[in-house]
Amino acid sequence: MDQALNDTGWRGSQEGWLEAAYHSLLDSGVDSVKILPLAKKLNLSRTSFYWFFKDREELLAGLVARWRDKNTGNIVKQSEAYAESLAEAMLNVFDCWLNNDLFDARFEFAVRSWALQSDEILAEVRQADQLRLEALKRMFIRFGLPEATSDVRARTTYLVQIGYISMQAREELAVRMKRIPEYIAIYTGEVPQQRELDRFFSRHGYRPG
Amino acid sequence: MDQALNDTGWRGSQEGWLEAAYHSLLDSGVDSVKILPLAKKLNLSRTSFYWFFKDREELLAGLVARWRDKNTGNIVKQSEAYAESLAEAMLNVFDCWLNNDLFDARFEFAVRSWALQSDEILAEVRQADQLRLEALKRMFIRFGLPEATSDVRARTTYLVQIGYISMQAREELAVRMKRIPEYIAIYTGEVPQQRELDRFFSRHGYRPG
DNA sequence: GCTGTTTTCGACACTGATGTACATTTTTCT
DNA sequence: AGAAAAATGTACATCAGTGTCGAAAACAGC
Repeated sequence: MDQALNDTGWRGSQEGWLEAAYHSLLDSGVDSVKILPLAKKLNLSRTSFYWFFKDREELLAGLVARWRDKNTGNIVKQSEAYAESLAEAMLNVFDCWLNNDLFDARFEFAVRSWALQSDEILAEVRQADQLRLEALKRMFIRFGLPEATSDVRARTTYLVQIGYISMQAREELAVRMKRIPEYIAIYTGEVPQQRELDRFFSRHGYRPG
Repeated sequence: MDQALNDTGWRGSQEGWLEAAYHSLLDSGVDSVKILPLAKKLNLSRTSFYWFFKDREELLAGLVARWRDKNTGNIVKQSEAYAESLAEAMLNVFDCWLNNDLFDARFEFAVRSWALQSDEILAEVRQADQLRLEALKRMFIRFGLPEATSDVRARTTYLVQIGYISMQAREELAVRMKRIPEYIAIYTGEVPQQRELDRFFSRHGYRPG
């Protein structure tokens, strides 16, 4: 995992340090994102870090930017995607929970934990929550649900997922897939069509059986 | 906030240090639970800490024990409480989410974040989750719901709450109370009786209007 | 192959944390 | 009051991290 992150002949790069910081954040939290340990992992001198970043602060800011760019936006996008029924629309949102390219759950949790010790990060997280919840609420309203109901259902949908992330459960795809129809039924009040489910399963490479 | 935590004439005590550690954990995470800062807050010499605890490890172990004793158990208890309907049973569980004596949400979040950097804590958290989920599932089954449905509904109920905690939202009691009937409807599939709601509101000191 | 720019590294100074040894003070017990 | 216990404080050794400086190495273009 050493090089391969830089096109120049150099060993280090801004991206390299950021990538290492990202992994450290994900498996041990912000406080583990320290320059000395990262240097060891990268087999670089600690001080060469300061060529790419002003200081540790700047590295952390880079991580937040990365999170904002990746996670915030796809939920909104998926909740606005075309769908013929509310159940299908919900399945579009569920794509996020199953596709790491759309939503990085571990990153999400790490950032939320970080918010515990930084008001700046807390503000970021709150803003993200608000945007996402509003998008989901609009989805329910689009399918004719009353405002109060839409609000609570948007919350349920979103909070279950945040809760799931927070549980840090690592479950088999099959186990999770089996629960999908039940979830859809609870959140939307309608049972998904078999063909809608099949489409969903297939795009996540799952074959029920 | 100095003394008042010890009946002896001593200034420090095991409880005092633990209490300070608890507050530090809650507002800034485990990594902020350090002996020197705690000593400053308590206006004590750093080293006198070592009279009460072997080392930092032991202090942290004390925190985990406190969490386990407080949070795990009340959910189980509330989910087993007497109720005439599923909706009423769910309201009993909701007591936890509104009464800090039954469930300490901030403590919960702090411990979950801690789990990110410690496998030991992660194991504790997972065990707690399992116990709580099983208890909730039994509640649904007790009221005649099928197994698969009970499982998913237990998860929904629990995960929404964990998600809510993880959002670190600070909302007015009134705002939260207004959503209660909707939540009950989603989770249980039945609308709560007015008298059930009134009983619930009143025991949480809320007067709708 | 020389030159200048980009990148890396070793040495230094500093800070905040941990834990130990030992002396000292305060309380309790008899 | 005197001895033992409980609690505190001062001084020391150590470690892991941060950030700066200046020397050296690696590379690019001519």
